[in-house]
Amino acid sequence: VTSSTKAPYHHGNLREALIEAGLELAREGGPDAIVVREASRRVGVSHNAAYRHFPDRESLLEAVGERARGQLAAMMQQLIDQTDPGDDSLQAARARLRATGRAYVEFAIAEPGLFRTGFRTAPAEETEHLALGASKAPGPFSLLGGVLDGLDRAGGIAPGARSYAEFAAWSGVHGFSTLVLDGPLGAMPASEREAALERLFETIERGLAEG
Amino acid sequence: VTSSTKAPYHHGNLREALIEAGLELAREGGPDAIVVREASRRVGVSHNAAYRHFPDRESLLEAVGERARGQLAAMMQQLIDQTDPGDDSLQAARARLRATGRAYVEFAIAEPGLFRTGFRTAPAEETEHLALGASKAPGPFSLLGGVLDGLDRAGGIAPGARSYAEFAAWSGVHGFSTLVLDGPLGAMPASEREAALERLFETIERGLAEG
DNA sequence: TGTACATCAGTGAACGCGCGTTCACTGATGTAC
DNA sequence: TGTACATCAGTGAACGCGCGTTCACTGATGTAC
Repeated sequence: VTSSTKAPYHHGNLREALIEAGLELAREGGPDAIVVREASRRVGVSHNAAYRHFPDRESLLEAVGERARGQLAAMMQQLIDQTDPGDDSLQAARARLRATGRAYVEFAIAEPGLFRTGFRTAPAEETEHLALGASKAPGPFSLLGGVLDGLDRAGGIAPGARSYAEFAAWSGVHGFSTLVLDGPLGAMPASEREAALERLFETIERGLAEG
Repeated sequence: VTSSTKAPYHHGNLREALIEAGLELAREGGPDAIVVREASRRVGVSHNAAYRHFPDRESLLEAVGERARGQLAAMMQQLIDQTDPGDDSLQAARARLRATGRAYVEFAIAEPGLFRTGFRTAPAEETEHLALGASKAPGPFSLLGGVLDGLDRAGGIAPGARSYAEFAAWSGVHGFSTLVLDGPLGAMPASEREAALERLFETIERGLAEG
């Protein structure tokens, strides 16, 4: 089957294509926009072919959500990698924490639909839900944990304050992100928003350091 | 018209009753559950009578959202009032900040549907959107601002660090709340969650204080 | 190398759902005289 | 105090929508012999 022939009866990789279409839909309109019929339409397949690959809509949604979390993790990893990974100074460790947070916020702003979709699925699951990204690569939560471990080794965390530090840091950037998407930070000019984010980073950094 | 007679043709205060029903629906299923037909059904009125009072569904949703924000603000005010309002020590100011944050998180956990509804409406409006509660009483954002002003006066905020402090603090509690509702904090045992929240408060307090 | 046949991956039509919204209408109310 | 009439607040039926899901079916594929 070459690409010049007409569409063959069998798609070849319909499951993957549906997830891809689902990602596109999520990007455009968030989790609610992930709709079996429209995804099938975009792939060019009848609207019930999807049921050969997903038992129901929810399963498709979950598959898309996992990819979305993977993309968020990838963005975090990318910004982390832009810092010098060999440098284990306190300054470098803090830069990595900021990079982690900035990637998180930037992803939420750049891809609100995907961001929401990543959080929409499996509400009461274990932490793994967000610990893992696509294909079992480390997810957003794991990445943050690693960065905080590094900060701890570099002396950036007060004695005994390492526990639950991820939730304090995560709450900050997650809240900031959603306040941009749904709240008053969305109407704020970019420069002010940047100042507010800077202030948030300072607060977290100092808050973790002081005992 | 006494209460023993059958329902009169005119409802009397249908607008208010629809908002009330909408609040109930939101409580049960979040903003998406606010549905004109079901609200009318609950009030005992034909499903299009609502259009005498709201131009469309979105308007009803906004009215309900405003009430939800008002309830959140009321809960915050209530916990703030439980601290000694005359005491202007640093310790008291910090207690008030914690009360504010705790009320926010508790409301989100106790009434997730209302909490979401309060944030669903009017995404790109001015800050007023959340600055105001129902009937123009001070909203969640205003309350937080007042508490932070008090903290500043009591010396709990580092010089020059007052600006954007509300966004740092708010991001923390808002993120914590939504991570409980949609994320990994939801699956955490209450005692651990409490420890995580405590850790968050410490982080914010110290982060604001240190210059 | 050929062929019967199980199995897999699609198709097209249809069902049922609840919704938002509009239409033409009717019962109740209040006000001018 | 009575009455005509405008106005307001409801009613009941209907339209159109897009969806998730199921049904009986068909075309393509691979494997045992």
